[in-house]
Amino acid sequence: MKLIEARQQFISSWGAFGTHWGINRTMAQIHALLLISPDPLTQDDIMDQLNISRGNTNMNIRELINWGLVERVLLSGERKEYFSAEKDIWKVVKQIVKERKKRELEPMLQLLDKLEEVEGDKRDKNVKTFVDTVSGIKKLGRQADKTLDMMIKAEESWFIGTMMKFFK
Amino acid sequence: MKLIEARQQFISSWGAFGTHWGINRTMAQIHALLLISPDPLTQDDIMDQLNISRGNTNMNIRELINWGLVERVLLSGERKEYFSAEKDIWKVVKQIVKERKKRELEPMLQLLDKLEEVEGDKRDKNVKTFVDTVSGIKKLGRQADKTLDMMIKAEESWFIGTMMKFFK
DNA sequence: ATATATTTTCAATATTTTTTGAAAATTCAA
DNA sequence: TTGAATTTTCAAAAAATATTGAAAATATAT
Repeated sequence: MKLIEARQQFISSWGAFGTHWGINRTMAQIHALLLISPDPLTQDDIMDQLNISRGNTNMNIRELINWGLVERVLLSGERKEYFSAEKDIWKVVKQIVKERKKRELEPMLQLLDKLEEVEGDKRDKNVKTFVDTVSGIKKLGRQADKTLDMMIKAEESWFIGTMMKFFK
Repeated sequence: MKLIEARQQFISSWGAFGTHWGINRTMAQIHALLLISPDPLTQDDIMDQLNISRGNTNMNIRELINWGLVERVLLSGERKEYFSAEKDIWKVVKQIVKERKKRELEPMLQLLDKLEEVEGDKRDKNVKTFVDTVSGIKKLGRQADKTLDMMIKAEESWFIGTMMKFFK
Protein backbone atom coordinates (compact mmCIF):
# COMPACT_ATOMS: atom_id res chain seq x y z
CA MET A 1 0.00 0.00 0.00
CA LYS A 2 1.22 3.47 -0.92
CA LEU A 3 1.67 6.09 1.77
CA ILE A 4 -0.95 8.35 0.29
CA GLU A 5 -3.57 5.64 0.41
CA ALA A 6 -2.56 4.46 3.86
CA ARG A 7 -2.85 8.01 5.17
CA GLN A 8 -6.32 8.32 3.69
CA GLN A 9 -7.42 5.09 5.32
CA PHE A 10 -5.97 6.05 8.65
CA ILE A 11 -7.71 9.42 8.65
CA SER A 12 -10.98 8.00 7.53
CA SER A 13 -11.10 5.19 10.05
CA TRP A 14 -9.89 7.36 12.87
CA GLY A 15 -12.85 9.58 12.02
CA ALA A 16 -15.30 6.68 12.03
CA PHE A 17 -13.80 5.40 15.26
CA GLY A 18 -14.28 8.79 16.86
CA THR A 19 -17.99 8.84 16.09
CA HIS A 20 -18.41 5.68 18.18
CA TRP A 21 -16.99 7.57 21.09
CA GLY A 22 -19.03 10.73 20.96
CA ILE A 23 -16.41 12.70 19.02
CA ASN A 24 -17.36 14.29 15.77
CA ARG A 25 -15.91 12.95 12.60
CA THR A 26 -14.12 16.09 11.53
CA MET A 27 -12.47 16.63 14.87
CA ALA A 28 -11.15 13.08 14.85
CA GLN A 29 -9.95 13.44 11.26
CA ILE A 30 -8.07 16.64 11.96
CA HIS A 31 -6.47 14.93 14.92
CA ALA A 32 -5.52 11.96 12.77
CA LEU A 33 -4.03 14.20 10.11
CA LEU A 34 -1.91 16.07 12.64
CA LEU A 35 -0.79 12.81 14.24
CA ILE A 36 0.73 11.58 11.00
CA SER A 37 2.13 14.91 9.84
CA PRO A 38 5.81 15.34 10.65
CA ASP A 39 5.58 19.11 10.72
CA PRO A 40 2.97 21.52 12.04
CA LEU A 41 0.20 22.47 9.62
CA THR A 42 -1.75 25.66 9.04
CA GLN A 43 -5.50 25.97 8.91
CA ASP A 44 -5.26 26.12 5.13
CA ASP A 45 -3.19 22.96 4.95
CA ILE A 46 -5.86 21.15 6.94
CA MET A 47 -8.71 22.57 4.86
CA ASP A 48 -7.00 21.46 1.69
CA GLN A 49 -6.03 18.01 2.83
CA LEU A 50 -9.40 17.15 4.34
CA ASN A 51 -11.58 19.19 1.98
CA ILE A 52 -13.47 21.01 4.66
CA SER A 53 -14.47 24.63 5.10
CA ARG A 54 -12.58 27.27 6.97
CA GLY A 55 -15.20 27.62 9.68
CA ASN A 56 -15.38 23.93 10.33
CA THR A 57 -11.62 23.64 10.46
CA ASN A 58 -11.30 26.53 12.84
CA MET A 59 -13.98 25.31 15.23
CA ASN A 60 -12.63 21.82 15.44
CA ILE A 61 -9.03 22.88 15.87
CA ARG A 62 -10.09 25.00 18.79
CA GLU A 63 -11.97 22.08 20.27
CA LEU A 64 -8.87 19.90 19.94
CA ILE A 65 -6.90 22.59 21.72
CA ASN A 66 -9.51 22.61 24.53
CA TRP A 67 -9.05 18.89 24.87
CA GLY A 68 -5.33 19.45 25.19
CA LEU A 69 -4.57 17.28 22.18
CA VAL A 70 -3.29 19.95 19.81
CA GLU A 71 -1.24 23.05 20.32
CA ARG A 72 -0.63 26.24 18.46
CA VAL A 73 2.91 26.61 17.18
CA LEU A 74 4.37 29.93 16.19
CA LEU A 75 7.08 29.73 13.60
CA SER A 76 9.39 32.71 13.62
CA GLY A 77 9.02 34.93 10.62
CA GLU A 78 5.64 33.41 9.77
CA ARG A 79 2.43 35.28 10.12
CA LYS A 80 0.15 32.24 10.06
CA GLU A 81 -0.53 30.01 13.01
CA TYR A 82 0.61 26.41 12.83
CA PHE A 83 -0.82 23.46 14.69
CA SER A 84 0.68 20.23 15.88
CA ALA A 85 -0.61 17.23 17.80
CA GLU A 86 1.02 15.49 20.73
CA LYS A 87 2.61 12.40 19.17
CA ASP A 88 3.17 10.32 22.28
CA ILE A 89 0.09 8.11 22.27
CA TRP A 90 0.31 7.32 25.94
CA LYS A 91 0.11 11.03 26.70
CA VAL A 92 -2.80 11.37 24.30
CA VAL A 93 -4.72 8.60 26.01
CA LYS A 94 -4.03 10.01 29.45
CA GLN A 95 -5.18 13.42 28.34
CA ILE A 96 -8.43 12.05 26.92
CA VAL A 97 -9.07 9.99 30.05
CA LYS A 98 -8.41 13.00 32.21
CA GLU A 99 -10.85 15.19 30.33
CA ARG A 100 -13.62 12.63 30.09
CA LYS A 101 -13.26 11.79 33.74
CA LYS A 102 -13.67 15.44 34.60
CA ARG A 103 -16.47 16.12 32.15
CA GLU A 104 -18.49 12.93 32.59
CA LEU A 105 -17.53 10.57 35.37
CA GLU A 106 -17.22 13.14 38.13
CA PRO A 107 -20.56 14.86 37.48
CA MET A 108 -22.22 11.46 37.26
CA LEU A 109 -20.82 10.44 40.65
CA GLN A 110 -22.05 13.66 42.18
CA LEU A 111 -25.53 13.05 40.85
CA LEU A 112 -25.53 9.49 42.18
CA ASP A 113 -24.63 10.76 45.65
CA LYS A 114 -27.75 12.89 45.56
CA LEU A 115 -30.00 10.17 44.14
CA GLU A 116 -28.91 7.64 46.71
CA GLU A 117 -30.54 9.73 49.42
CA VAL A 118 -33.98 9.31 47.94
CA GLU A 119 -36.83 9.38 50.49
CA GLY A 120 -38.80 6.26 51.15
CA ASP A 121 -38.93 2.93 52.85
CA LYS A 122 -36.45 0.33 51.67
CA ARG A 123 -39.09 -2.32 52.24
CA ASP A 124 -40.80 -0.86 49.18
CA LYS A 125 -39.19 -2.87 46.42
CA ASN A 126 -39.24 0.10 44.06
CA VAL A 127 -37.18 2.07 46.51
CA LYS A 128 -34.91 -0.86 47.21
CA THR A 129 -34.19 -1.59 43.57
CA PHE A 130 -33.52 2.07 42.88
CA VAL A 131 -31.15 2.51 45.79
CA ASP A 132 -29.35 -0.75 45.13
CA THR A 133 -28.83 0.12 41.47
CA VAL A 134 -27.58 3.60 42.26
CA SER A 135 -25.27 2.32 44.99
CA GLY A 136 -23.86 -0.37 42.75
CA ILE A 137 -23.06 2.08 39.99
CA LYS A 138 -21.58 4.51 42.47
CA LYS A 139 -19.31 1.93 44.01
CA LEU A 140 -17.93 0.83 40.68
CA GLY A 141 -17.70 4.43 39.49
CA ARG A 142 -15.65 5.45 42.51
CA GLN A 143 -13.27 2.58 41.92
CA ALA A 144 -12.92 3.50 38.28
CA ASP A 145 -12.26 7.08 39.29
CA LYS A 146 -9.38 6.06 41.54
CA THR A 147 -7.94 3.65 39.01
CA LEU A 148 -8.02 6.27 36.29
CA ASP A 149 -6.36 8.80 38.57
CA MET A 150 -3.47 6.44 39.04
CA MET A 151 -3.28 5.74 35.37
CA ILE A 152 -3.14 9.44 34.61
CA LYS A 153 -0.17 9.81 36.91
CA ALA A 154 1.63 6.72 35.68
CA GLU A 155 4.45 6.41 33.22
CA GLU A 156 3.70 4.19 30.28
CA SER A 157 6.54 1.82 31.07
CA TRP A 158 5.47 1.43 34.65
CA PHE A 159 1.84 1.02 33.74
CA ILE A 160 2.36 -1.54 31.04
CA GLY A 161 4.90 -3.40 33.16
CA THR A 162 2.43 -3.65 36.00
CA MET A 163 -0.36 -4.78 33.77
CA MET A 164 1.85 -7.38 32.19
CA LYS A 165 2.62 -8.89 35.55
CA PHE A 166 -0.92 -8.89 36.80
CA PHE A 167 -2.73 -9.86 33.71
CA LYS A 168 -0.05 -12.18 32.38
CA MET B 1 -36.10 13.89 46.96
CA LYS B 2 -39.09 11.72 46.13
CA LEU B 3 -38.60 8.40 44.35
CA ILE B 4 -40.55 9.48 41.32
CA GLU B 5 -38.34 12.49 40.79
CA ALA B 6 -35.15 10.59 41.50
CA ARG B 7 -36.13 7.96 38.93
CA GLN B 8 -36.77 10.68 36.34
CA GLN B 9 -33.38 12.22 36.98
CA PHE B 10 -31.62 8.92 36.83
CA ILE B 11 -33.23 8.00 33.51
CA SER B 12 -32.61 11.37 32.01
CA SER B 13 -28.98 11.60 32.98
CA TRP B 14 -28.25 8.03 32.04
CA GLY B 15 -29.61 8.97 28.63
CA ALA B 16 -27.43 12.06 28.37
CA PHE B 17 -24.45 10.08 29.57
CA GLY B 18 -25.05 7.49 26.86
CA THR B 19 -24.96 10.07 24.10
CA HIS B 20 -21.40 10.96 25.09
CA TRP B 21 -20.46 7.37 24.50
CA GLY B 22 -22.00 6.82 21.10
CA ILE B 23 -25.18 5.25 22.46
CA ASN B 24 -28.49 6.76 21.55
CA ARG B 25 -30.51 8.50 24.16
CA THR B 26 -33.54 6.23 24.01
CA MET B 27 -31.55 3.06 24.25
CA ALA B 28 -29.76 4.34 27.33
CA GLN B 29 -33.04 5.47 28.86
CA ILE B 30 -34.74 2.15 28.36
CA HIS B 31 -31.73 0.51 29.92
CA ALA B 32 -31.89 2.89 32.87
CA LEU B 33 -35.59 2.25 33.34
CA LEU B 34 -35.12 -1.50 33.36
CA LEU B 35 -32.18 -1.21 35.77
CA ILE B 36 -34.33 0.47 38.38
CA SER B 37 -37.47 -1.59 37.82
CA PRO B 38 -37.83 -4.45 40.30
CA ASP B 39 -39.93 -6.52 37.92
CA PRO B 40 -39.75 -7.15 34.19
CA LEU B 41 -41.64 -4.69 31.98
CA THR B 42 -43.56 -5.04 28.73
CA GLN B 43 -43.07 -2.95 25.64
CA ASP B 44 -46.20 -1.02 26.58
CA ASP B 45 -44.91 -0.30 30.07
CA ILE B 46 -41.75 1.15 28.59
CA MET B 47 -43.63 3.18 25.98
CA ASP B 48 -45.83 4.65 28.67
CA GLN B 49 -43.13 5.41 31.17
CA LEU B 50 -40.76 7.00 28.68
CA ASN B 51 -43.34 8.47 26.33
CA ILE B 52 -41.91 6.99 23.19
CA SER B 53 -43.46 5.27 20.21
CA ARG B 54 -43.90 1.57 19.76
CA GLY B 55 -41.41 1.33 16.88
CA ASN B 56 -38.74 3.18 18.75
CA THR B 57 -39.25 1.06 21.83
CA ASN B 58 -39.12 -2.15 19.90
CA MET B 59 -35.98 -1.24 17.97
CA ASN B 60 -34.06 -0.17 21.00
CA ILE B 61 -35.08 -3.13 23.12
CA ARG B 62 -33.79 -5.39 20.40
CA GLU B 63 -30.55 -3.46 20.29
CA LEU B 64 -30.17 -3.84 24.05
CA ILE B 65 -30.72 -7.56 23.65
CA ASN B 66 -28.02 -7.66 20.97
CA TRP B 67 -25.66 -5.97 23.38
CA GLY B 68 -26.50 -8.66 25.91
CA LEU B 69 -27.77 -6.13 28.45
CA VAL B 70 -31.44 -7.05 28.44
CA GLU B 71 -33.25 -10.31 28.15
CA ARG B 72 -36.70 -11.43 27.20
CA VAL B 73 -38.63 -12.97 30.05
CA LEU B 74 -41.63 -15.19 29.51
CA LEU B 75 -44.14 -15.14 32.32
CA SER B 76 -46.29 -18.23 32.38
CA GLY B 77 -49.86 -17.58 31.42
CA GLU B 78 -48.96 -14.24 29.85
CA ARG B 79 -49.05 -13.65 26.16
CA LYS B 80 -46.94 -10.50 26.18
CA GLU B 81 -43.18 -10.51 26.31
CA TYR B 82 -41.48 -9.02 29.33
CA PHE B 83 -38.00 -7.55 29.50
CA SER B 84 -35.51 -7.26 32.27
CA ALA B 85 -31.99 -5.88 32.57
CA GLU B 86 -29.01 -7.51 34.19
CA LYS B 87 -28.74 -5.76 37.55
CA ASP B 88 -25.20 -6.68 38.52
CA ILE B 89 -23.29 -3.61 37.37
CA TRP B 90 -19.97 -5.38 37.17
CA LYS B 91 -21.51 -7.84 34.72
CA VAL B 92 -23.01 -4.97 32.78
CA VAL B 93 -19.67 -3.22 32.47
CA LYS B 94 -17.92 -6.41 31.44
CA GLN B 95 -20.54 -7.07 28.81
CA ILE B 96 -20.21 -3.57 27.36
CA VAL B 97 -16.43 -3.81 27.35
CA LYS B 98 -16.60 -7.18 25.64
CA GLU B 99 -18.88 -5.91 22.89
CA ARG B 100 -17.02 -2.70 22.23
CA LYS B 101 -13.72 -4.53 22.17
CA LYS B 102 -15.09 -6.88 19.55
CA ARG B 103 -16.85 -4.22 17.52
CA GLU B 104 -14.26 -1.45 17.67
CA LEU B 105 -10.88 -2.27 19.14
CA GLU B 106 -10.27 -5.51 17.29
CA PRO B 107 -11.12 -4.18 13.81
CA MET B 108 -8.98 -1.13 14.51
CA LEU B 109 -6.00 -3.31 15.43
CA GLN B 110 -6.45 -5.32 12.26
CA LEU B 111 -6.43 -2.18 10.19
CA LEU B 112 -3.32 -0.89 11.93
CA ASP B 113 -1.51 -4.14 11.13
CA LYS B 114 -2.16 -3.50 7.47
CA LEU B 115 -1.28 0.17 7.58
CA GLU B 116 2.01 -0.47 9.33
CA GLU B 117 3.25 -2.27 6.24
CA VAL B 118 3.04 0.81 4.09
CA GLU B 119 5.58 0.97 1.25
CA GLY B 120 8.33 3.53 1.34
CA ASP B 121 11.63 4.54 2.78
CA LYS B 122 11.70 5.28 6.48
CA ARG B 123 14.22 8.04 5.81
CA ASP B 124 11.31 9.93 4.28
CA LYS B 125 9.96 11.72 7.32
CA ASN B 126 6.39 11.39 6.10
CA VAL B 127 6.77 7.65 6.05
CA LYS B 128 8.58 7.61 9.36
CA THR B 129 5.98 9.70 11.16
CA PHE B 130 3.17 7.61 9.74
CA VAL B 131 4.72 4.30 10.70
CA ASP B 132 5.74 5.53 14.14
CA THR B 133 2.25 6.81 14.87
CA VAL B 134 0.58 3.63 13.68
CA SER B 135 3.03 1.46 15.63
CA GLY B 136 2.54 3.49 18.77
CA ILE B 137 -1.22 3.18 18.62
CA LYS B 138 -0.98 -0.50 17.84
CA LYS B 139 1.29 -1.21 20.77
CA LEU B 140 -0.97 0.52 23.23
CA GLY B 141 -4.03 -1.00 21.61
CA ARG B 142 -2.66 -4.51 21.96
CA GLN B 143 -1.93 -3.92 25.61
CA ALA B 144 -5.42 -2.55 26.17
CA ASP B 145 -6.83 -5.58 24.41
CA LYS B 146 -5.04 -7.95 26.77
CA THR B 147 -5.91 -5.98 29.84
CA LEU B 148 -9.57 -5.87 28.88
CA ASP B 149 -9.57 -9.62 28.23
CA MET B 150 -8.42 -10.19 31.77
CA MET B 151 -10.95 -7.82 33.14
CA ILE B 152 -13.73 -9.60 31.27
CA LYS B 153 -12.72 -12.84 32.87
CA ALA B 154 -12.23 -11.44 36.34
CA GLU B 155 -14.51 -11.46 39.33
CA GLU B 156 -15.33 -8.05 40.62
CA SER B 157 -13.86 -8.75 44.05
CA TRP B 158 -10.60 -9.98 42.60
CA PHE B 159 -10.37 -7.13 40.16
CA ILE B 160 -11.08 -4.39 42.63
CA GLY B 161 -8.83 -6.00 45.20
CA THR B 162 -5.97 -6.07 42.73
CA MET B 163 -6.55 -2.52 41.67
CA MET B 164 -6.66 -1.40 45.27
CA LYS B 165 -3.28 -2.93 45.94
CA PHE B 166 -1.63 -1.62 42.84
CA PHE B 167 -3.10 1.78 42.74
CA LYS B 168 -3.28 2.28 46.44
C1' DA C 1 -3.15 55.34 10.31
C1' DT C 2 -3.98 52.19 6.43
C1' DA C 3 -3.97 48.20 4.06
C1' DT C 4 -3.58 43.38 4.07
C1' DA C 5 -3.42 38.90 6.03
C1' DT C 6 -5.44 35.91 9.13
C1' DT C 7 -8.71 34.19 12.46
C1' DT C 8 -13.25 33.93 14.40
C1' DT C 9 -18.17 34.00 14.46
C1' DC C 10 -22.63 32.58 13.31
C1' DA C 11 -27.01 32.45 10.54
C1' DA C 12 -28.33 29.63 6.94
C1' DT C 13 -28.02 25.11 4.89
C1' DA C 14 -27.04 20.35 4.51
C1' DT C 15 -26.53 15.98 6.45
C1' DT C 16 -27.18 12.47 9.67
C1' DT C 17 -29.64 10.34 13.15
C1' DT C 18 -33.67 9.39 15.60
C1' DT C 19 -38.52 8.87 16.03
C1' DT C 20 -43.08 8.04 14.59
C1' DG C 21 -47.05 5.40 13.37
C1' DA C 22 -49.43 2.64 10.43
C1' DA C 23 -49.15 -1.56 7.79
C1' DA C 24 -47.36 -6.16 7.58
C1' DA C 25 -45.98 -10.20 9.84
C1' DT C 26 -46.18 -13.32 13.48
C1' DT C 27 -47.99 -15.79 17.39
C1' DC C 28 -51.30 -18.18 19.82
C1' DA C 29 -55.88 -19.43 21.78
C1' DA C 30 -60.21 -21.14 20.71
C1' DT D 1 -58.55 -22.50 10.34
C1' DT D 2 -59.93 -17.83 12.08
C1' DG D 3 -59.24 -13.78 14.46
C1' DA D 4 -57.47 -11.10 18.13
C1' DA D 5 -53.22 -9.89 20.41
C1' DT D 6 -48.68 -8.81 19.87
C1' DT D 7 -44.35 -7.81 17.58
C1' DT D 8 -41.70 -6.16 13.75
C1' DT D 9 -40.67 -3.38 9.82
C1' DC D 10 -39.81 0.69 7.39
C1' DA D 11 -40.99 4.96 4.67
C1' DA D 12 -41.85 9.46 5.98
C1' DA D 13 -41.28 13.22 9.32
C1' DA D 14 -38.95 15.41 12.94
C1' DA D 15 -35.05 16.52 15.54
C1' DA D 16 -30.36 16.90 16.30
C1' DT D 17 -25.89 17.74 14.63
C1' DA D 18 -22.40 19.23 11.52
C1' DT D 19 -20.88 22.22 7.80
C1' DT D 20 -20.55 26.13 4.97
C1' DG D 21 -19.17 30.61 3.62
C1' DA D 22 -19.35 35.29 3.97
C1' DA D 23 -19.01 39.06 7.14
C1' DA D 24 -16.91 40.80 11.26
C1' DA D 25 -13.12 40.99 14.20
C1' DT D 26 -8.39 40.88 15.07
C1' DA D 27 -3.50 41.09 14.23
C1' DT D 28 0.48 42.70 11.82
C1' DA D 29 3.44 45.01 8.49
C1' DT D 30 4.42 49.18 6.22
